[in-house]
Amino acid sequence: MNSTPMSGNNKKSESQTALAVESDPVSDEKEILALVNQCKTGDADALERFFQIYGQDIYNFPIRVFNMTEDEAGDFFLFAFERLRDGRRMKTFVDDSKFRTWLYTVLRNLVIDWLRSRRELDLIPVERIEKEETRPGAEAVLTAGEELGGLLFRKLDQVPVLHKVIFKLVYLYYVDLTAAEVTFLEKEYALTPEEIMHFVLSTRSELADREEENLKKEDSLTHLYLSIHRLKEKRERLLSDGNKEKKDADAERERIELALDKKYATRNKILERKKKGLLVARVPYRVVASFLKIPEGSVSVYMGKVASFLTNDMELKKLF
DNA sequence: GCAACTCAATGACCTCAGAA
DNA sequence: TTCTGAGGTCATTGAGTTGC
Repeated sequence: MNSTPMSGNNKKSESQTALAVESDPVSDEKEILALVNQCKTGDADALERFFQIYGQDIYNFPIRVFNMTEDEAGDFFLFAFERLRDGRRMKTFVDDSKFRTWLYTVLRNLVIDWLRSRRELDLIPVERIEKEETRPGAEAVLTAGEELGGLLFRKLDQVPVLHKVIFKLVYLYYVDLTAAEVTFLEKEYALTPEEIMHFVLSTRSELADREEENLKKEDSLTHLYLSIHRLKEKRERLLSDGNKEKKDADAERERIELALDKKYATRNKILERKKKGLLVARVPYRVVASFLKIPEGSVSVYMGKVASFLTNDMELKKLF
């Protein structure tokens, strides 16, 4: 598999910046930085202090943002503790954003890792595995991802070479063709190595924009989770605030409920697209068909055959 | 309007029994 | 043993349909 040209996960996104919320329990930002730097070295006292300060946040995060139960949050806390306790992960924190911004990004990834480890979430598509490498907190995903990726490629070797090549052409943005597959294209489709190389490079370049859009969508998902979280907090504060005029409070609550509905609707729309695999930069069948000078229907049928082979495979089924 | 899927028609290939 | 043809299976195609 090739490294994806996009490195959106390395960039500090707007949504990550937006993750920062109100005030830190440790008011002095310099004090936090000093503590984090100590944690990076594995200092036991510093790590203990870190968990004293942020333990409650780590526990509350999945409850507030992912609507988990207290029991689940307790299990998640242990999972997160295991992964944060040696301080190594903090080395990924760069001092150009608020620490809490970074922490919430890591926690979000850890929640996903944890859910995945419980098989409550779909495993990441194989094409995402490479990208996860650059995201803070992806180590746990990689273990499962590498296993799935390796197995998937071994299974692909069991399908006819034509089907495998078509499959790879459709997912060209994320995978490379082997020398044998290029030779196959040269022989069977009368293509020159130059033509194949040009197709691969130009197609990837065109797909880069789409992939960036996809990454933005994923970023906005994180943003939405946090916006929902803030609105819920605001609503709670409103409920506990008895000083306000009842009329004002009702209007404010109504406004928050409306905003929440809108956020949920947008979030669900993105999740739905993600579930359908629409947030993946695929090469249109039409483009693959035109490149090989075969009908579009054939590409669809080949892809269907590979998909049915893979979904019926017992070993792959076990991983899902 | 585009992308992907479905389905019926057709073609290509494989197997096997029977004849020479 | 080799050739031939019938029958079955799988692959391919293009038109039409569906969903976004």
